[in-house]
Amino acid sequence: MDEQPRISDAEWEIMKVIWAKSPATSADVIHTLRDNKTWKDNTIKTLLSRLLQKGILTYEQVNRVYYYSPVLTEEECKRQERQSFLQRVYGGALKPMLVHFLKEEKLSSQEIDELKKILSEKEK
Amino acid sequence: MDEQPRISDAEWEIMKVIWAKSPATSADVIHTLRDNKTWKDNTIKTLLSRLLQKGILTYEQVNRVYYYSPVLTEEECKRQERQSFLQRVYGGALKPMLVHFLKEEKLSSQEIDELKKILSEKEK
DNA sequence: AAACAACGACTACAAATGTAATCGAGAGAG
DNA sequence: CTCTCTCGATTACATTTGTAGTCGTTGTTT
Repeated sequence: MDEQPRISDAEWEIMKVIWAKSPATSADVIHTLRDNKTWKDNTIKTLLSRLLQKGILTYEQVNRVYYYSPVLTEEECKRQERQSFLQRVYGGALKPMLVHFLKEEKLSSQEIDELKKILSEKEK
Repeated sequence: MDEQPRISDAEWEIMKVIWAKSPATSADVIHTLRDNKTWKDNTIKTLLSRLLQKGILTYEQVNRVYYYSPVLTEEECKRQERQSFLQRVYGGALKPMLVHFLKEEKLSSQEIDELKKILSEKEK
């Protein structure tokens, strides 16, 4: 369980596509992002290479083309990102962070009920 | 309300001290951090300068010495950081992020009750 | 007065990041 | 068989970040 290098902002965009569609080719990623991003194709290819180098992606080659897959699950990477955010901004203090989020953001009644249910589960 | 430049990881450490003790001198920050950090004094001074350049800190000079103060409150900066984290990792989806945090982290019964209370407040 | 200590300014430099262009090798078109 | 297209590899380059050293000035100590 050695340290994964950090996934940068731009790299997260790529990873989201890969998690959704893996195994995916660079062309897949490029097409998927074409609408939301102004990146040049080469930029996306560079990001894919870096993710390979960092060991965050693997690939399987079929006739000249790489099919990229994530090494870790989206959940695992999100977990690491949550930890790092919690530590950096709140010094690891979970409750104050949650209070801020809960107080400041909008939630539907249904969402609120779901969250309350999760809290009740934990309490047991 | 123009964009503040991002506050880097190392800079957050400095900012936490400033928010706690502002106005603070570089010596104040250095002394405060001496126990937790292995940074050389000059490293801290560099970070303070960068925070000034970025407009995240201001200063008032009294006899050769700068007294640094934050431009924005800790709450405001944390808010921005929460938004950026939520956007980057969860594409802005609040509830899934909360569910992850709630399910995965430890909370005391008392904290759980407090959170439930906040949720009930919101529901009204 | 001379030496020194401390401050902010300036300089240094490697690694990471954002953003992309170019290059060599095959795959397909004609 | 030659031309073009595409793919990953390599190269490019400015900015940000982590981490610190040096320099000129001024306040302090001997």
